Amino acid sequence: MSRTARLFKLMDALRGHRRPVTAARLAGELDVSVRTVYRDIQTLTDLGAPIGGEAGVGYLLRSGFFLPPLMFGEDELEALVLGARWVQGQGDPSLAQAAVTALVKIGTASPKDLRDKIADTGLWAPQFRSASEQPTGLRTIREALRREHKLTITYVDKAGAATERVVWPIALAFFEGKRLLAAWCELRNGFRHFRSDRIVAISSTRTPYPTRRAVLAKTWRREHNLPPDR
Amino acid sequence: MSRTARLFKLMDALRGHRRPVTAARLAGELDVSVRTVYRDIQTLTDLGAPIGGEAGVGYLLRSGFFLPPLMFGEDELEALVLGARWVQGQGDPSLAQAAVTALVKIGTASPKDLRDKIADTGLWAPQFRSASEQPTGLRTIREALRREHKLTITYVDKAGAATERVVWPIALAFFEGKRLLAAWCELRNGFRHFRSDRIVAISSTRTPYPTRRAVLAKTWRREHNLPPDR
DNA sequence: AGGGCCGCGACAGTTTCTGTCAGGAGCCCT
DNA sequence: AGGGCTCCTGACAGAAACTGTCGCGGCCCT
Repeated sequence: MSRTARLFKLMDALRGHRRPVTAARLAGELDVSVRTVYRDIQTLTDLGAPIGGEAGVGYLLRSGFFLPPLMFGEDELEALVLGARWVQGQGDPSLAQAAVTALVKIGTASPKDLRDKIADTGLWAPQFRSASEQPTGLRTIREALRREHKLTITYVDKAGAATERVVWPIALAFFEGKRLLAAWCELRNGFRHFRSDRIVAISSTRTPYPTRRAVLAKTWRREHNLPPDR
Repeated sequence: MSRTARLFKLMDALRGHRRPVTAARLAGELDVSVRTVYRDIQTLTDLGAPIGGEAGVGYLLRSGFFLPPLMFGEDELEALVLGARWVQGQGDPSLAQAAVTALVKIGTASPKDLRDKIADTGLWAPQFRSASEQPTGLRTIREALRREHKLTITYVDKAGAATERVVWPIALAFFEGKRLLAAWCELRNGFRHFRSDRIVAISSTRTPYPTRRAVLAKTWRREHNLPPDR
């Protein structure tokens, strides 16, 4: 049996059991060594499968690996399609691609095949791609936001003076064509906003900042008299 | 990228196209050689995937899902959330509401850690609600688009002259703050574009127009040298 | 008839996979 | 506290697979 087929079988085996299964048992079912089972489980978790393993107990597949059937109304579908199309024009290639695949998944996860409906929605959000933009940094920012990592940026202010700073990203706002990064600035020791087109260099330090982003965002919002949430 | 991950990606790629896709194109998307695509397709069909291939045409994933799509990735979630938030600021109350409920549905279908991520995405699309806008007509337009119904509008052109027309809506484009309705105009007997802020009155006739919107859109696109389709 | 494309076989270089052995650490029960 | 069970990881060598590059045949559409 090929490795690929075995991985599918392994998922089925995990899905079949309601109580934790030991690797040894799975090894028996799949007719491979225990070590291989560990490696296969590793492969599946890398793929995103929420497999929980507890020492002394066994493995358990939690829900959430596959997309369950989703049922959207027409309005909701239109909202998602329009939103995704707008995202596609926002200049972050990986985010744009993600918008496409997300729509595809939504289309096929429904009981009825909604792909035609999605393609036929008459709603569009055309982009004015300013060619000068170099949106490569966007991905770095998004990832740093997710992971709560610090960023090193070289920033040119209104006057044209360049500074290098380490900042803690809090939020990224998409205005018309422009983007604004809200962050805690280590250089100024305070909250600052950075226009993305003035960030001339960016790299992630890959080190987390000491405060949770949610907490940071809260004080940031209070300082700027922004609505508490959403 | 591992072979297994590529197989999932290949399934997504196949799902993403409604017309047959050539192996060469898939090879480009997956960044592997064409031969490998053939082999991967072979693997998937062996696993039971309903993939149809015709020489001279391309591959097509027949309906009947043999594998549900994988759960949304972080990128996809961010794209959906950001898109939905932008939609919320576009001034169509029912569409905005739909964006919210769609996100909620996605959230309840996701495992808990993803649900947290939805609320905590640091991406925002603030709206500049121009107070003068009266977006009530949006809903009428969207519904007419869906049902392929005719619309009766009173339109004030640049010069200030008002005309009442019956139009066949084709597409609705969301620009920055403004919206543009593309439609077949019975008054002018040709394709016309209407700025939504110049539409002073609107109502649906609730009668369908005689041509399918897809066909209408096709000629409209050709007349305006727009890209043929996604 | 010709171009575009699926399908497959062969081959060599590379990568990955697999079982075995060894050891560390966490969970559960007594 | 201790013992048993189990998850996890590393190393290693042989085996298996995967991959890209050729070439060829046949089908479909224009």
